[in-house]
Amino acid sequence: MRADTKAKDVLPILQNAGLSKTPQRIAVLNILAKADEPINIAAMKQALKSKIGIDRVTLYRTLSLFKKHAIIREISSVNGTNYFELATLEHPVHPHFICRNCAKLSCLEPLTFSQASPLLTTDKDYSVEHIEINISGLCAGCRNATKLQKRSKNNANK
Amino acid sequence: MRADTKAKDVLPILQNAGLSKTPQRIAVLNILAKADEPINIAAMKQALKSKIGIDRVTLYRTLSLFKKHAIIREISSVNGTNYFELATLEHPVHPHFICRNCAKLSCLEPLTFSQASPLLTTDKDYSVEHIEINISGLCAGCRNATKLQKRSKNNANK
DNA sequence: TTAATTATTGCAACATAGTTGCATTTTTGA
DNA sequence: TCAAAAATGCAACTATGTTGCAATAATTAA
Repeated sequence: MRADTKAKDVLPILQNAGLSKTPQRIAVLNILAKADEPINIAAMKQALKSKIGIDRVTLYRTLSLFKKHAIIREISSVNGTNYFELATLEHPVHPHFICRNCAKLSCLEPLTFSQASPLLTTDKDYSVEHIEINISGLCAGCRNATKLQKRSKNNANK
Repeated sequence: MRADTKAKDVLPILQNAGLSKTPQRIAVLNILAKADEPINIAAMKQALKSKIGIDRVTLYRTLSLFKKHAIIREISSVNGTNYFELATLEHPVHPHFICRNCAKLSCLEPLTFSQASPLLTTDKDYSVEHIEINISGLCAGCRNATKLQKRSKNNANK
């Protein structure tokens, strides 16, 4: 239900950006709108497969177009696969957590800086356009799995 | 001068980590020690070319080994090419600025949070191991170049 | 110092990610 | 509805990163 409600709202996004409304773009936007967390290209391809036939190239071009129009944000990760999320007013820039074990990416609460950071002010050396905060470590699931593994290994050595 | 001084100190790094001291590893460490800013693999290859013959594969394996032993840190960037920097006590974790035009990456001053952020404390959902802050926009050089371009374009249209 | 063991390197081949040019198809707006 | 403009899909290509394995180099213990 929630997904469908979200899905209805993607046409105005293209409208407002002055982009033509092709089935491929609508499908990509729907996937992003339904996703609860940022998703990578592999996951997007998988999700699209059941909905519409779309070429790899078109997907890349679509994402790069959306990014240019600030419709989506790209989140970088050290493992090379980048993630994408819808950039809406209700979903402002926020930090992300990425698990080094399962590579799952989750959104964290937006940070409010207690005082204007010198990094955030435009100084003579840099004009700041975007700030990305990526926190990595182990998610709850993987931390528990690791614990269990260690325990059973210790038992085996007895 | 400064570069050579730095270069002398790389052997203990391998020593302390219990890694064998091969010419390839020493060369890679020297490049990283001499670099004033984090460098990407392409730049590293270029710098190594005049020093030593090293296979692509060895370079990748060396970097991944160094990372595992916390000798270096990897900085992710949206354009896909990641950057590397030496992880020493004198060079603690800090934010980076990356120019969207020339892709040059520079180190910023370490951040001191005015109050313990809830993100930094280990909670039940995530165990935090590393925090990466990447700020992007235009560096001074590219901002000025863009201004000049616009100006000359305006003049051409008159 | 030497010889055996262990670890590392380089090569070839492969896998994945992303890009470009161009012909075909679709969307748009009159 | 139709012409012009834009987007898609295909093929081919480049860049990036990985794996298995034989050859080589570093380490360790005699």
